[in-house]
Amino acid sequence: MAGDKATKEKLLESAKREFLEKGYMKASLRTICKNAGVTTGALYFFFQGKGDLLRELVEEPLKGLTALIRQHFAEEMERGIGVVSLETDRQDIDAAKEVVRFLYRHYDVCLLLLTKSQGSEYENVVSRFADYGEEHYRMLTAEAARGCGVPALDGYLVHWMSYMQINAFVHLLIHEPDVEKALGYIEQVVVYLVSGWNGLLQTGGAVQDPADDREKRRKP
Amino acid sequence: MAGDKATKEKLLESAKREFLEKGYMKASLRTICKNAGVTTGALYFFFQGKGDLLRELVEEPLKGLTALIRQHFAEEMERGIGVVSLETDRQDIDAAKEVVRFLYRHYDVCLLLLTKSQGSEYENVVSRFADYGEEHYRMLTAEAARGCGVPALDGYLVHWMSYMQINAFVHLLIHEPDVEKALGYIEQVVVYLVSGWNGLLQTGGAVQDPADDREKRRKP
Amino acid sequence: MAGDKATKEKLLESAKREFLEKGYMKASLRTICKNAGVTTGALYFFFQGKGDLLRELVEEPLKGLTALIRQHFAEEMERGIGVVSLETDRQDIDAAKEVVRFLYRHYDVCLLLLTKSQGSEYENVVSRFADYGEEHYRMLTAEAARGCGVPALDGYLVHWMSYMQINAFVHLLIHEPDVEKALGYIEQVVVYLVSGWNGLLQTGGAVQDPADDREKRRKP
Amino acid sequence: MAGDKATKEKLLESAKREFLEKGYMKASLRTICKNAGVTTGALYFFFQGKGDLLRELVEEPLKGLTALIRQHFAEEMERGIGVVSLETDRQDIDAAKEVVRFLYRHYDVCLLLLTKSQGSEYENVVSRFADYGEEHYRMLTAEAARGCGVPALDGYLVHWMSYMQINAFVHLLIHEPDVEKALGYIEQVVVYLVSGWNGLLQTGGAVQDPADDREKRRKP
DNA sequence: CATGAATGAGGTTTCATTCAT
DNA sequence: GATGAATGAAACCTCATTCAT
Repeated sequence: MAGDKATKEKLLESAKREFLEKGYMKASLRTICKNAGVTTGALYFFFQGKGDLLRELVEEPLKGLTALIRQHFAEEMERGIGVVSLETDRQDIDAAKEVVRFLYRHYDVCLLLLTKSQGSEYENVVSRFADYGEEHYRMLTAEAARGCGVPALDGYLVHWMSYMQINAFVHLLIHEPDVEKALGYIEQVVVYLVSGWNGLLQTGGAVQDPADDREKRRKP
Repeated sequence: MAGDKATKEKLLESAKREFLEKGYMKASLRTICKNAGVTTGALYFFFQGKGDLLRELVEEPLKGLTALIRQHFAEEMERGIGVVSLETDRQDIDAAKEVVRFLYRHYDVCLLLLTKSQGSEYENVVSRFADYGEEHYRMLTAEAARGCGVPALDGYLVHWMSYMQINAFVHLLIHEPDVEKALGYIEQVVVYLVSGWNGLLQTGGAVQDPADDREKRRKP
Repeated sequence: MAGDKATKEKLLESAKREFLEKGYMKASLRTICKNAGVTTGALYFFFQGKGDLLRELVEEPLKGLTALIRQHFAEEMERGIGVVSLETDRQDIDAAKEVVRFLYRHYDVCLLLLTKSQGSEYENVVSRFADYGEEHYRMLTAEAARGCGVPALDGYLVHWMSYMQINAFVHLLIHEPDVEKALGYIEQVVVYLVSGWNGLLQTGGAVQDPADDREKRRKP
Repeated sequence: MAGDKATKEKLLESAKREFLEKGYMKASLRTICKNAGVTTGALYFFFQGKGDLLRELVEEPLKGLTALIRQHFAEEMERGIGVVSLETDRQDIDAAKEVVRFLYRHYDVCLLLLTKSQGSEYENVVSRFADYGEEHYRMLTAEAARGCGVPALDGYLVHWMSYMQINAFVHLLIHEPDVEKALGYIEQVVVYLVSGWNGLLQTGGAVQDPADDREKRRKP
């Protein structure tokens, strides 16, 4: 009657707005229904409850994103480590851009998932992503350590770097609404992250001793 | 009688526990009062409400932390940029360590402030810190750009880097309860961040063109 | 297609299960429909509502049971009172057994009707049955009083005894799922009830005075 | 403010009325509060919820009643079985009367507990009482069987008799609001129950064979 | 200082029922 | 015959807050 073919869609839309605006916890089902022009009962016809509402909004993009992320980590493993050319830099950047494009294709939902899901079953999504990275990077550093004689990085640092990477995407999503700009920034972010990683590996994670590095550098 | 002069202190203690356990939003004043062995009325004698309770818990350390952070940013400004020696690296690390020590000296409260304050007036504290950094670094890069001919970094990147730095502390606080270990890690974190920064500045934030950088590098 | 002519039957079956499991009040039409593999609308095509659903399930057996009970009470009236032989005992027992057989022939529905109908129009069925008994027994005791000089029993006691009789069947149905065993028990139950009745009549409902009853008896 | 010293009492009173009128399940907390002239929050200040409200109403009388019942069963055990005189009859009757007095001293609450508690944690109270009886009577019949050569009664019958006894009280409470009358009736009820019990024991629970019992008896 | 009572608005959820298709 | 969407009222409950004492 009211709005033709929509209701469920209207509810999802309204929920998305409310979740984004107030965050999962403070979001009110009453308000969601009111803004959708529908009664509470209707919501419960289509969804099991608040959690389910978020789930339907987020589950599919989440699956896509997870797959994308794991796949790229896996590819990195295959490319292996060791001597790295500009070629590989490009590959890293392209991988990152693919993730960015995915995030912006599902802009609202990803923002919601990554920044407004506190209190829901998804509140640890970012950490979970970081954990995926940790798995891979742990293997990578171990191998690097064996192959090149550099000491393996501490587990904490590996976890932190993974977390930084994921957070880079989250930060982008929050602060830069424009995809094209985001794609531009991500290139430099990757440069930063790669430089940081290399910096760490060169020193074996230890602060450099004067003899190693006498040349001048700029600093932050 | 049993606690004598305690009441307010007991409330603060109980509130800290509850906030840390459930987060600001899900924390219940009832529970806080019950665990403090006191009634709701008492709470409202000492505090204006939920927000005020958090405020009294957090305000002082927050001021200290803010001062510390701004001061260090300011010092960096004074040291200026340009040619950087190992000496300056050490200064950066020491500054970071001072922050770490402060954070762990007020472990609970800082954890609360930085990770459990969603829904309160402090929910954007981390962003605010990042903004302080942004201010400073923006000036820094501008100067660097003028002095050295490198193009100035985009504002977004500057903000992101500030954010990464703050987040490094937050991550540490969450995942490493032991100060000594934390102090060890922060050194390497600084190395990483400095390397990243340098990497970015060298390329002017643009992805390197093949001729510039032919030598082999390790990569993540 | 899968069930063809079934739908209504499936609904009745599903409703029976749900009512038995949760009781009339707590039973959910949603659940009933879901378990019947049918939508709410379908239910309302065949039935007027929750009450009607129970009615269709229960009405016919209820009529049968009512008829059976009234008939037996009537027969007792015809047999009259007064001197009673073993023969009459047998008749009582056979009557009771017939009721038991009926109850177990419609086991589920009778259980439902007699023990799970709270909140429906049938919640007083047991009382109503007891009332039938009361009618008859009132006449019976009145006659006995006139004929034998014993004082008539108080109306309350008559009602209570009727109620006990009905309840004996209900108790059986609840606690003994096997007809054969039930038929065995009912014999003894009748013995008990007849003994009780005789005991009451002998004393005129008054507690016996010592002279009347000096012999030793076992007691509960 | 509204009504001086009462609120909790008013809530309990209002709840009692509502529970008695509609039964536990259909009773509405809203209505209870409205009739008490109080808001929902007030109810939850004094009680944990619907269940707790009933509990506070019922728990104490329940304890008293349980104690009374168990004590009387225990006394019966001590008096033992075997030859029983009128004396013991009187004891039985007095015990029953004590129970009746207790029930009527807490008339409303007992009625509520015994007949309107479906859906609450007390819905099986009557069965639980019957179980107490069963325990005792099982021992009693076993002893009687050993001592007097009569076959022990089937467990089912014992349970049923216990249940009948309890139900006798419940029936009284429902149908006879006047204590004095109730006390009068209970005497006859005991006579009935004792007669029934004796009748059963004499025949060993089997239907009598003609030779055993030729004398005339009245019958129901 | 502190209590304990009370408010009132809001939360999520469930239900029997209706009706256009 | 049957579907699936939608209603609307009511359910229980929790919360931060207030205030007379």
